Amino acid sequence: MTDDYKSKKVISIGVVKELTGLSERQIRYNEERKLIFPERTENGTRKYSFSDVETLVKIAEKREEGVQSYEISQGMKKERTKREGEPQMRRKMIRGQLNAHFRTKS
Amino acid sequence: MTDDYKSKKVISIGVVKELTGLSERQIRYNEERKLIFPERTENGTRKYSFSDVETLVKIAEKREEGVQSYEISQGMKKERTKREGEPQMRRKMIRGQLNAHFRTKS
DNA sequence: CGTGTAAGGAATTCTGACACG
DNA sequence: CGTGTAAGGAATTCTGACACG
Repeated sequence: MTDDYKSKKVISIGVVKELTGLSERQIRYNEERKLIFPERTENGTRKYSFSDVETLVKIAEKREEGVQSYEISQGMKKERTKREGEPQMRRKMIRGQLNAHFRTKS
Repeated sequence: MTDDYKSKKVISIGVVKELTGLSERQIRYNEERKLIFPERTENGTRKYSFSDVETLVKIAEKREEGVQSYEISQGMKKERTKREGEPQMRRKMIRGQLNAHFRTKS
């Protein structure tokens, strides 16, 4: 009725695994890094929402680009600022920023 | 992306139980009577959609009124014909129709 | 008809840890 | 850092059946 299907936490990790193609280890790791927040059933089983599934896929794409957890969480904070853009260009810019970051940092 | 969150089958029977308040036996029984059609994971575990959950609740309400499985399935077929109406009156009419049905039938 | 239950098995999920790098 | 894995336990889910009515 008044439910938001997209944000309701009802999916088990096994289904999330099928939906995202990620391993359970990878899925749980994102929780460890505070990038995603599944709920728990009374006995401790994790429950995810469709929204969580989408977020997991986006995070996985970022990681493939070499972006680390901290940067990903920072990026998710600004998420609400920018909405559109050129995906291809954006990715290269992120990598560029990271390289610059490492050069000045180390 | 192109997913329909409401009709995607991803919910385990345990969560459906919590969402509907029905017992596993009751939930499975509706499948036995062909009133609901969950999918299965590779190993046989049932997976339901939010839409299925809503249907289950509606079926449960009908049964509380004394409507039997066959009548419920018939009612679901006509579902697409009528959309609105007075719930309270409609229920009484259904019961009335059933009584009439039984009188002429037996 | 609709639902409870005991029965036994198969598969899931969880945590903490060691490993590699 | 991110991920694989073996380890052992706890809880889930499944089917077929007997029961009551």
